[in-house]
Amino acid sequence: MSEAGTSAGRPRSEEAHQAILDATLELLAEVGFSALTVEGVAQRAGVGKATIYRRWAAKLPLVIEAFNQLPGLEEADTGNVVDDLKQMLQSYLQLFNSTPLATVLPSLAGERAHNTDLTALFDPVTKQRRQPLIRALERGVERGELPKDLDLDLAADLIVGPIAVRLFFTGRKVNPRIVGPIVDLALRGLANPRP
Amino acid sequence: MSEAGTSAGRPRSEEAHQAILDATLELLAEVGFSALTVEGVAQRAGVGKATIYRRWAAKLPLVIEAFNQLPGLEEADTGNVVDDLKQMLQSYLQLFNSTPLATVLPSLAGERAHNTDLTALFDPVTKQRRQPLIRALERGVERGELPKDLDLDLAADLIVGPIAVRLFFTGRKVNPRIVGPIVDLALRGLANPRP
DNA sequence: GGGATTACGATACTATACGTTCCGTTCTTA
DNA sequence: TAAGAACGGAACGTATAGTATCGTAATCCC
Repeated sequence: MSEAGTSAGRPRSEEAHQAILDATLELLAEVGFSALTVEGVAQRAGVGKATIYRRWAAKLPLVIEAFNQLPGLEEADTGNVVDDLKQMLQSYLQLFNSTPLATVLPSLAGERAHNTDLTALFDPVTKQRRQPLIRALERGVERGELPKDLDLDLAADLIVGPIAVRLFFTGRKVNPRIVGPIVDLALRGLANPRP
Repeated sequence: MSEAGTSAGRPRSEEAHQAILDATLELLAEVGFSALTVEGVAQRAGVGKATIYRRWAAKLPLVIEAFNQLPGLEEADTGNVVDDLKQMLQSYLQLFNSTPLATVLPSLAGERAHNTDLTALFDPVTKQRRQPLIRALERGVERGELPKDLDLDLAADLIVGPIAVRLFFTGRKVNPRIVGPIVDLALRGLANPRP
């Protein structure tokens, strides 16, 4: 295991490294996690299989690193909960429509159900991705836009859920147009402590 | 292709047929769609591979028939939208907690993203499963509990989404306790035309 | 009841595809 | 220029899907 700096000899190609990660993401989107093969990645990346095994011991750590290359949710802080949420969910959907995320995520989520190794990877990642949303809701509570006893996780699920369901069950692209109504509907329920 | 009735000779064993379907569901829950092998099903069911291939040409139609054996959502009609929805979602969760559905569904949904054959199967099934929910909402509209211009699909997603997200990403059994708050929150938003 | 017919479980077989390792070559450093 | 490490490609062993075949068991029809 020679890290850079110690060594004489030919250094590892950063170009190959990136090509492998890119190919992994592409194939992950095309065929899914379980049908992803190291051989396929090598061919797509134009490298030998040994070049992959020299860097990653197995498929899972490779997929982990590739998945973490996908951009995260950009936090919005406009001073208004509704605008924050709408803006963040718009970015969210643009992300899904412009990256392999829309196909990669369902595949990983589906695999998560029976692959405990993948579960260990995946759960922290999904929790991480919710954080900007949670923080926006917290700011709303602080500003008095939302009740103090709001269940933040439930609120986040109420907002993310409808979009996730459409992504998972009804094809690929989700129209960003639906973000407005979803946030309005959800917030109308969340903001009023009792009817 | 001899259907029953035409033939002399030993009839196909209905016991083996059912054992194959049961084994398919079990393995589907344990290892997922893509890792499901006909050989594995044969071993689990205690039948020869030929017995399976004699009935199903490939893995997909077998999975289809097995999946369709899982029970559907029981419709509730109490005369009140909120109660209808709460009752139906309770059944929904009990179904998930007592059948392999909680692991089978994410696996199929994940596979759906890159398997067009499975997509063709899966989309009508999911649409079908929403129908009782949609009808309950329609009754609510008719009774004046919900606005006439309600987007039924959006409303259904708003209610199912939060539960689905928890099932897909947290894996553990979902506490039926959350149904009440979810329906209350969602309906509070849906029922009031404008804040 | 007996013969014909079909399904049964089990096993052998072929082709394919995968993970992993090995090899001759290329690149970089000292 | 020599040494060392990574490179792409190819070779090797393993596993699995799918098919064919075996002897046996069950059912129908005469």
